[in-house]
This record gives sequence, C-alpha cells and structure tokens, in this order.
Amino acid sequence: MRKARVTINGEKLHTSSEILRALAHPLRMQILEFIDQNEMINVNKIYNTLNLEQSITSQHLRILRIAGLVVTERDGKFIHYAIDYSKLNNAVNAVDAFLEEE
Amino acid sequence: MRKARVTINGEKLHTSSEILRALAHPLRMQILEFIDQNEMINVNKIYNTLNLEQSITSQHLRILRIAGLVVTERDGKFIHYAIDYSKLNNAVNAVDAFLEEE
DNA sequence: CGTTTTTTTTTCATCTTTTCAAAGCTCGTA
DNA sequence: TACGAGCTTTGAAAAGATGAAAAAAAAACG
Repeated sequence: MRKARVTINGEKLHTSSEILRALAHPLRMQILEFIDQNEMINVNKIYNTLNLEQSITSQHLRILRIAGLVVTERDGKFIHYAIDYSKLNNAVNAVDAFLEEE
Repeated sequence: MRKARVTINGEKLHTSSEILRALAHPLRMQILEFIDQNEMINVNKIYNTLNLEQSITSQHLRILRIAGLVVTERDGKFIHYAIDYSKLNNAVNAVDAFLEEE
C-alpha cells in the first residue's frame, strides 16, 4: 500500500521538532499569519492590530526569530519582520516526509 | 509578490496548534515515522526497535492518540497502531496555509 | 544632552510537559 | 481462576514554557 522513502535522522528530527514547537502556539501562528499577510511589518503594527500586549508580542517574536521562522530588518526606529518561507517550508516538508507515497 | 488567501480563525488556530504540539517532539516524530514505515505495529515492537522505555513509549503514544494522529486496534493481547493520515494531512495543510501563493 | 518612541531583555510567579517508577488493566491460556 | 505478556495509567520530581511587569537598549529628534 504505502512505503515511506524518507528516513529522518536524529539531527533533522530535532531541528524539525524545534521549528514545529515554535509553530505550535495559537498566538505565534496568528502573528506569523499576520506577518505573512503584510509582507514587511513592524512590531507596533503587529500588537496594535492583533490587540496583544507589546511585551508578549516581542517575546513570541523572539521565539519565532530563534526558530528562524522570521527575519528582521531595521529601518530607523522600526524593526520590520518578514517570514522566512524556506524555513517554514522545511517544517512542512518534515511533516510531509511521513506522507510520502511510493 | 505574495498574497495570503487563507485566514485562519481562532478555533482552527487552536486545533492546528494542538496537533502541531503533538508533533513537535523528537521522540513522537520518531515513533510516528516508525509506525508509518510499518503500517500496523504493536507497542512492543515500537519500543524494542527504537530502544525506548515501555512506559515512555506508551505515554507518547497516548499524546499522539489524543491528538488523533494515530489510531489503534486491538488484536488479542496486542494493540496495533496506525497513522491517521487525514489528520496528519490537516496538520500539514494548516502549516501550508501560510505558504499559499496567489 | 535629555526625551520620546520603538523594541528587546530580564525577572519572577505560574502552569505545562517530560521522565521515571510503580501499580493497574486486559486478554489468552494453562 | 490464576498467571504471564502486553499495554496504560498514576503520581511525583525535574525541566521547560507562558504571561505580565518593569528595566534596558537603540534610534530619532528637539
């Protein structure tokens, strides 16, 4: 019926699950989605639009940054956030590895 | 450049992140992968092959079960585990929602 | 320089997850 | 029925995540 072709090694398993863990929080998914919809956006707009505490927003952004799911670019006072789609793709692919069909 | 088409509502956000949370653990990904590679497999084989404690294996299986990522079927003494691919697909799709291109 | 705006970092209390060991089920069979 | 094999659940300790508030950093601007 099915045959898996992809075997995930220990290291990949670890990094994949780290990225997934960063994703696995409603607020972070919401923030990610908002960044996704707005291309390049600064922190102020994120927490004002989503009605979140400023400091909580910053902390969740930090987790997303560490996981590599978002990248930042400073523009004067502002820090613009954007999604690193290649990283996000990696997470999807890691999960997809379970679904590979023969 | 990009335009997101999918807006995830609060409820979906929550259930998606719950499934992702279940996925986001190296051991659970390893166990899932092993089940994937073996179609229908009992607990004994899982923890013996992966060199895990029996009770830890059982607990992670429980988390996967609650998340709906695996289903069980008893066959006498044995309990066979199999992956619920539709659920796993949902998880992938949830992540994919961020990646939708115009 | 001192102040304001924007964002990050730190700190701390609380809650959740993970692990481990032991006890408890469930089924087949002697 | 009682035993063993297979699996789950429980309870306690350690580790990790979360949220909220306050302090700190970085840049712009008078």
